[in-house]
Amino acid sequence: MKDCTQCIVRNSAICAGLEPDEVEVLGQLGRKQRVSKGQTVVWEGDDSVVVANVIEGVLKVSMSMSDGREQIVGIVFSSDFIGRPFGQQSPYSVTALTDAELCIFSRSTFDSFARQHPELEHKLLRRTLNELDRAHEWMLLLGKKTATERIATLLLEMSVRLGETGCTENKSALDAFELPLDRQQIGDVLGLTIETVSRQLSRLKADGVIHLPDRRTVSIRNRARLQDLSAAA
Amino acid sequence: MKDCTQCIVRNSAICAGLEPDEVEVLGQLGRKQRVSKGQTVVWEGDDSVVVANVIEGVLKVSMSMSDGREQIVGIVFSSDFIGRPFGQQSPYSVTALTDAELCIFSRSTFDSFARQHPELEHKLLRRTLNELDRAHEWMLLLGKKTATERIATLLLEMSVRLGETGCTENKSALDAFELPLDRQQIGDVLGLTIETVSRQLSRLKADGVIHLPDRRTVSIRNRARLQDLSAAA
DNA sequence: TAAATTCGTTGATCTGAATCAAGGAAGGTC
DNA sequence: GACCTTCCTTGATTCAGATCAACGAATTTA
Repeated sequence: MKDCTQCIVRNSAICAGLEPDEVEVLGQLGRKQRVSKGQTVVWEGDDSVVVANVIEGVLKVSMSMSDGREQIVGIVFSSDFIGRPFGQQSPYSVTALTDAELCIFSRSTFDSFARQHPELEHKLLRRTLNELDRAHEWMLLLGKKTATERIATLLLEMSVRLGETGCTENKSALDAFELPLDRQQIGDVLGLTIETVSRQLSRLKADGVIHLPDRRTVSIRNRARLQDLSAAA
Repeated sequence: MKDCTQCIVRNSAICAGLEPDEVEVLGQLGRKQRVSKGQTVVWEGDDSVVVANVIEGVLKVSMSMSDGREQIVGIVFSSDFIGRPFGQQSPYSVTALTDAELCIFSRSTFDSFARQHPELEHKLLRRTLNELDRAHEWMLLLGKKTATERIATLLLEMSVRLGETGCTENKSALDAFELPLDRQQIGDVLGLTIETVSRQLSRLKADGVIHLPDRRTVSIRNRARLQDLSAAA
């Protein structure tokens, strides 16, 4: 790695909180890598050989069945961590949804560095606990919510998470944003088909809750209504 | 706590791996508590005041919506850890499915002890990563599997996890076991209704895949067939 | 042992989302 | 600009599982 002190995710990725000399060492272990949209970084079932920080871009974490059915189990953004530390195999695939830039580490190298740096493990623990909370929320969505509630929940979640991304100031929910997912992928996140996703979006648009200037961009017109429709706790 | 060295989960709970003197200190911070079937230990949305090790028994971790829809997001067994460390609120409820015995800690006390004991945080991290893997598996189930596949998957999972519980020797999948869940709870784990659960179980029984001597006990007659039906990767 | 209550099964019907089917719009290529 | 290809939308139909309804079996109470 050239210079971690210039890294744009320096203050929000797991390396934040390490001492300067520790960052220096960790930086030596990693390397920056660009991946392009559609490229798969980690394959489900393969030996877990790498972990990484997302510097920029959006990636999906997915699991699939032998007959091709696929479930997206996570979406990762700038400054998120990807890969399965302390495990022999990766239980999921990680694929770039946009062009992205990663800071990659060999898994075993990262594991031993982490074991020697409790502060890093602590950061990783907090992050993992948060991810688990999100996974639980999503289980509630997948197990119990209607199609409308699912779509509304996703739009609100994307508006928040895309808002958190980027510069450290100005972290608030966005009213207009570009979806990093196509319709099929939205379906794969929500446990719905592409047709149902399309119909639900069309209805929200017809009802004036959202605006869809083009395929990928969403503009929230009535956030309160969307919140009601999402059946949020 | 009286004496951690006699604890039956001593070697499998997160306290395993701590030095004897550390266990001693941690033991002073916790207290044993019996809870009876049906009792809720942690309430969703409440301040996260306690965490605990499960000494004995089975508990459910669940999230619910304002209109009462409930999703069980986890089932915890002997030697598992419950509660949300490093968080102000508990995102879920924890309720005993059987009479149980817990080793309870104040969350803030546990948090600070953990921060001073990297080995403990490491154990907790590994555990959380495993739970996250399981949550992801379950998202695939909830998002993409059919009712038959869900039931088959649950039965196999219970046969494995109940087999892991208890004495350290003899950890293998059980062919016969007592379900700690009633039909409604099975539905709440699988995102199905009680009627669908009942019909699916009846069909598996009629097909000779399982035997149901009484409401709560399941005996697997044809594990290979059940595995096929579960559509396991 | 009867009465009450809880829990589970089974049948009939309904419905939300899946599937099947056809176009249409946007973007890319020559 | 015409041609592809990919992605999205909309309509018609089907179907898996939900809902509604009734009953049966087990457990608890008196």
